[in-house]
Amino acid sequence: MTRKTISDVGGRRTIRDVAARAGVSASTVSRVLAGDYPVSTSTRTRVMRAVRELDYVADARAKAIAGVGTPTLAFVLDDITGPSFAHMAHGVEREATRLGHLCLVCSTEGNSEKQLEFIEMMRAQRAAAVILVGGTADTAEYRERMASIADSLASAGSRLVLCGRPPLDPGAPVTVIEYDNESGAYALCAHILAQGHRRVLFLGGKPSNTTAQGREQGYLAAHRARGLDPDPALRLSGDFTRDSGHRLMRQALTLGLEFTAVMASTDMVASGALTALHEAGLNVPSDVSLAGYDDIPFARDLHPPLTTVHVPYEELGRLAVRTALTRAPDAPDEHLLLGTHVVVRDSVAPPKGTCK
Amino acid sequence: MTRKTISDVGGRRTIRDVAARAGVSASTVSRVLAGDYPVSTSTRTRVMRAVRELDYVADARAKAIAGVGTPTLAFVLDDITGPSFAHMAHGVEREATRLGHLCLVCSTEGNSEKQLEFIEMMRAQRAAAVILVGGTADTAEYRERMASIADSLASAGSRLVLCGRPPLDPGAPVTVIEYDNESGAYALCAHILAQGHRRVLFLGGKPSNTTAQGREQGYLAAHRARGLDPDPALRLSGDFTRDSGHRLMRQALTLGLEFTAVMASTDMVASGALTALHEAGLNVPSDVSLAGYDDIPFARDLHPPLTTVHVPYEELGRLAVRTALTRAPDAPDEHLLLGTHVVVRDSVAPPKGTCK
DNA sequence: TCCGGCTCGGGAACCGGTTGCCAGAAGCGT
DNA sequence: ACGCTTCTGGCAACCGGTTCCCGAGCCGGA
Repeated sequence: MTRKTISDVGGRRTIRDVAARAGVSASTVSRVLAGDYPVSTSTRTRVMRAVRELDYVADARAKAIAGVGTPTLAFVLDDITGPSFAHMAHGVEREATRLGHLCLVCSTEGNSEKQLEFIEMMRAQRAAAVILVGGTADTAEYRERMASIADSLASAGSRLVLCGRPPLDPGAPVTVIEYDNESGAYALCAHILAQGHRRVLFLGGKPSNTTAQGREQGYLAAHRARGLDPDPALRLSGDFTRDSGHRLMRQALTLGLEFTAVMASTDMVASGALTALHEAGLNVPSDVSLAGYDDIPFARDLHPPLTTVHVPYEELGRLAVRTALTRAPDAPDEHLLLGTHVVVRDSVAPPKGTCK
Repeated sequence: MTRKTISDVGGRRTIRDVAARAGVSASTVSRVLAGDYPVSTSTRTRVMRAVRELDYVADARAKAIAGVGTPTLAFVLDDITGPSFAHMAHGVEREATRLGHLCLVCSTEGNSEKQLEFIEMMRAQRAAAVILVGGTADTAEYRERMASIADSLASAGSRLVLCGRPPLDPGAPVTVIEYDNESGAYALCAHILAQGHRRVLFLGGKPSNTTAQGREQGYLAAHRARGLDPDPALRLSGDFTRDSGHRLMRQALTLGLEFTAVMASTDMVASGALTALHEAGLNVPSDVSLAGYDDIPFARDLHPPLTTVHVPYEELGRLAVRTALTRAPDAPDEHLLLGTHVVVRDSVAPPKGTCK
């Protein structure tokens, strides 16, 4: 008897079905469900019973178009698989649901055409905010298209949020929440140099990627601040994956590059590099020092525990959402730059001699 | 002149605004945009120009309720931050967009009440499928509620998918895609025992979690298959995080537990355990062998590279989506059990002596 | 007894789209 | 010049809700 009868099953229920069953009008059902508006107890009871019997749930899309209902927020990133992205995603999702929003997620797989498509879809979904996550190629065309997208979104009452990505030209209605890649890399590299290293291999990301660029700039600036002129041959580029770090490191070793320390643009990259180093019989940090960037949870389980830069990714995501959703309509555009800090573990030590 | 004029900006545009500007009716605009239906070139041009000038995008929700437009798929998990979840999420997202679906994601933070709420919301969203990811506490009440949810979803034309979680009682309209935790753990533990280990410490997850249970069963079964009766004191439980592994391992060491190998229920757990082992001055694998489960990318960068069980997480997610979305309305319920395999690296070796 | 106010519920317009049906205009053949 | 088909586009109904507005019934007070 607990099982529904056949006649109850199948087909979506509309509010009119419920109304018919309860012997009232659709408006009454709507009002009972909404809870505002006075409705007599007997009517309410009948309606609720019909709702239960028909297992009715109001169509969220219909409510949305009528102006009620849960707002949505969209989240566009390259690849949820990267630990730092995952943490941002987590922050975004938490804060979004805390503020009563639903969360749409789209992976672009690094394809910027796809990114634009997604943004357009999100605009069609009337998302309260569209959050773009992670570094990007910062071309003139990119800025222009983004600015135009920001305008479109703004005029539809939505908001473009750039998270971990540099601001557009001033005037574009955009919320920007970044962390300071250059400062972090600067501090980390300064730490390495302070240990006495003079030839530091830099394992970069895609040269066009703003995050990779920022970190490389920090690396360069730290050198210059000490009056050093880093050897361009020591700057390799790949991407932010573990495999890239592994490959680049092997390549550097095969090439016979001379260096006493390695600064990876990402903990993932550092992780791959570490293995390549081990495979070559090199010890870290006694033979070569190694540093990463991001401070993912795993960093402290590497051997040796990785010296890296802590980035508050989850906080970043949270903040992006909060800032975008709680802002006054005509408030000035925000641009928050979150600080990072070096976390010193055991993978960087003074140089023993020259590598290889 | 490239900038929009003030009068163009502000407020959402409706199809009627476009129609008015193009001097046609709304239906014509709709038809031009849809692309089917014959429309004269001049009309089409005027409409398209109005669309461009007003920067119009049709409201996806309105389309949805009219029966056209992008379907949605929902994805409910505990925490996107775990690497295995992230990979499933990736697979789900990829396949969903490949099949032209949008992807809603919700984190439950392990709260099963929240999970039910989310499912209800997704039903309201008329999601084409609701995918529940990851292990769960498998109580009678859980089964009952899930079965009822599955019925609700099914009768609304949607579908409940259980991904990496055991099936419900037969008859419930559910798609289940799991991997075989018990077999994987069995094979891994058999490998460890074959090396000669007799006292294997098991670092488990939440005792109520089905994934944790499956892996523990495999551990036990492998012992029994060799006629061994594993010491219950060697089975510790925590959760699937790195910190849990670290804590449990320290605890085992402080307690003076005797074991020559450690089998962690997760690579994350193994990772934390490894560090605890290192901190205690123990070498892996010469002093203690260690194995994980999941084969996350990092596993091979640990020192030593971790012997573990490979689980095709991304494939799992992909398959879940494909199976749910492409199934015939009255096809039998699917239950796919994906295989896993042990990947042997360097963290398991024959025992040297007794630990501690 | 009559009137005013309050409680309750229904009809209809609206949200922003799609689409079946139909009518006017053009193009064509005879 | 007339009738027929074909092309084109508008009207209106519909998707599934919400909510404004109004009227019916009931109550109490003068």
